[in-house]
Amino acid sequence: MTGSPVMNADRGERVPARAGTRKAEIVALASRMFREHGYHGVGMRALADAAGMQAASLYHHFRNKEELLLQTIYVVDRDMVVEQMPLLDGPGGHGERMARLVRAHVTHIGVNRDAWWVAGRELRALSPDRLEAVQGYRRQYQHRIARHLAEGVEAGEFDCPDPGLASLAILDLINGPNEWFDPSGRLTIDEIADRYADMVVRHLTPAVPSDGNGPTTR
Amino acid sequence: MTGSPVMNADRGERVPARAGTRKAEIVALASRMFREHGYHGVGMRALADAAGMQAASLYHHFRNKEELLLQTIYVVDRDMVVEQMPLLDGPGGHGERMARLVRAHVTHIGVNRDAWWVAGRELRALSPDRLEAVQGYRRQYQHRIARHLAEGVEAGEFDCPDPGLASLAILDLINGPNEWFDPSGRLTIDEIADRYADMVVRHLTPAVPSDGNGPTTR
DNA sequence: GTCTATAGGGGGATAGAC
DNA sequence: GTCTATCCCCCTATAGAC
Repeated sequence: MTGSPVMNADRGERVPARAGTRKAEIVALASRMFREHGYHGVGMRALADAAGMQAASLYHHFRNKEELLLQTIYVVDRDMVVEQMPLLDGPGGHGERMARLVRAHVTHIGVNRDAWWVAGRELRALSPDRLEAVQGYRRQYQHRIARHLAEGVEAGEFDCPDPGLASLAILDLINGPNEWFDPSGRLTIDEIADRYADMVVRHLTPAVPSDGNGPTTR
Repeated sequence: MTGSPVMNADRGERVPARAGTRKAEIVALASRMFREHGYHGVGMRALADAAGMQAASLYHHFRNKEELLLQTIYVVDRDMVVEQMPLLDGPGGHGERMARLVRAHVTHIGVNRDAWWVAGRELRALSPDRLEAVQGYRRQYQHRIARHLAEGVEAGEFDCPDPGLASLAILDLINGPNEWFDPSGRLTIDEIADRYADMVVRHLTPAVPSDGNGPTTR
């Protein structure tokens, strides 16, 4: 890990562009085009055209093309760690907190579709140290979930034989809508979020939660 | 749907290269390089270099670059429909058959890692009609799973309130190892396959399978 | 902050010899 | 079935005027 995500502010690389600025507009545009054609499928000229400027002008706002990619991916990974992850520290039982995280995670996919799509497919185009930083965020998120599962088992609220694998399985599940969610489909993203949260909690809850002896400590 | 996958044999586009041929070698090589650098990140010259030939020589074997991508993706989608899907028609209960499909699916990811990675990320580079054909296979696979779930509910073996959504959730789950499976990791692909199969069946099995009245018909 | 102009290289694909 | 040679286009990025 190379440090806080807010470092290197003067280099303009790890700090997200503030909403409403020209820079943020261009990042949103790039996200959409990267989503549609792939990072390598979008040239700086095409990007500049869509932004109504010349390719050279983009280099006033961004050091190079990769920084546009990083800004896109950052939208996803920053929120994952600074907004979703802390939900596991909130009030309520382990199931309740898990459900809150799942709902927030799935909803985030629905309202940041371009960025998620890109973050899921174009990591490979990042330079090695940037790639490592992003993967660090993801590991952090996954390990936090695994810890939550283990603690839920300890508290007698979860039945989960392998929290490490289960954390991967849960991430597989809740990242899924990134692949197929369609705003014009049968279910809204909120409905999907609710049902996935129920699925996860249901799966983690012991088959016979109350056998007359209350939660066991096994 | 445009027809049987074995059509267009004379155009050499939908039929997989037979194993052991020079063509198959090149496809495997392309899969690996597409995985490492992305479809747009690999040039015909780089590909030819790796194959020990000149770029122009590739055009003797393949009509164009996209055909190499199609051949790669075909490895995944053909097997999904012609090998995994029929497992749901085999002998045994609905849970047993579902477990068989999950194991085969996850195992397939483990032994065709390059092709899976590419099939998961580079669909967008296909021309519209090829894209539609591939997506048709996937819909077919998903719908077959949804039908299996509905039939399992009818048979009283599954508890599954929304087979359509559940089929997506199951696919999200069993496609997951494509993102993170590491042959040098803690678990082999067979172990992951077994545990994911257990997870799916456990999730589909009613919480109280035997309440003294046998399976209900609700 | 945006422009014109351009450097320097790589892209996919084809023609035609052998 | 593989080669050399080549076409024409697009790529990222920079220099320097305004």
